[in-house]
Amino acid sequence: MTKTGDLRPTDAELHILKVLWQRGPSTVREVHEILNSQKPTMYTTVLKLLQIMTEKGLVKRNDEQRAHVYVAAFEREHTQRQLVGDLLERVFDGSARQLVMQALSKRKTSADELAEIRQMLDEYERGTE
Amino acid sequence: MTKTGDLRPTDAELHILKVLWQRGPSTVREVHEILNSQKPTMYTTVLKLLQIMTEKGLVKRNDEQRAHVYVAAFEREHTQRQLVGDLLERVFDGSARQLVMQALSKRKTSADELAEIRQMLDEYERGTE
DNA sequence: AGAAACCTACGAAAGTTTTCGTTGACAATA
DNA sequence: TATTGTCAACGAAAACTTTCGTAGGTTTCT
Repeated sequence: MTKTGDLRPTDAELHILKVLWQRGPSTVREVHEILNSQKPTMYTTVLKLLQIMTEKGLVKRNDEQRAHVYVAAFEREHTQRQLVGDLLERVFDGSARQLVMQALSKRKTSADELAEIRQMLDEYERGTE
Repeated sequence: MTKTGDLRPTDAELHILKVLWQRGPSTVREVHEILNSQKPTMYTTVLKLLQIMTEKGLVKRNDEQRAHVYVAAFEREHTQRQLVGDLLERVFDGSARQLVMQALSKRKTSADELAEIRQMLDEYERGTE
């Protein structure tokens, strides 16, 4: 029942996850306050989404207190990996080279960021051989 | 009316685009044959999708012949850039570094591919300064 | 106790995406 | 001409996502 890995959060779900990753464990009210400040949203909309996400296994709920406390079920990096991996297969047929190329050409990437990426490649290569 | 750029193809639409990119101009029948061999799909499903995609401007239609001929409106690279750019903002808050990192950590990327990526970075840097 | 504030649960509406069945037109063939 | 095959068009159903209103229960404050 609880498939652990292959969950693709939808857009609205992703917004909620971002809040949870940033704030840590949060009540509906807390999530709603942030979301609502970004874009007018009803309290019950956030609640409903969190309930659905609980069913899907995207978040965990602690209902010991009256105001239930929600936590993201997977860490940010895991979900990012999930989503970029999905895009890699779906859109780039597994070619990481093409994905990186298009990611960089999309917008001006700063020299600093490029340097960081290089360094990352170094570390990655060192880690795999 | 015809917004040219910011179209996000859905999953099913992407499958069709892939066929068109690979085959070039194709009739519904031709697209359907390939799609159906990958995953059982009704002919009219493909037709309907292509009609919707025509409205959205994702494909162009030539109806001079009885069997209309469809072509992708944007080239593969354009759409790839579009989609990866979207993911970059939505999921990585614009951090190309993080995106690249997660893309590589997702799966074993071969030494060859890493070398290609390095070379690409070189070219990219040379191009921007 | 009564009123107000807060919380969950539930279901339905609205929006979007995907699939499918049917119809009518045209073409090829017997 | 009648039959069969191919095609586009259309609409509706099915599935999924997102939003919202309402109901019912608990806590807080006066």
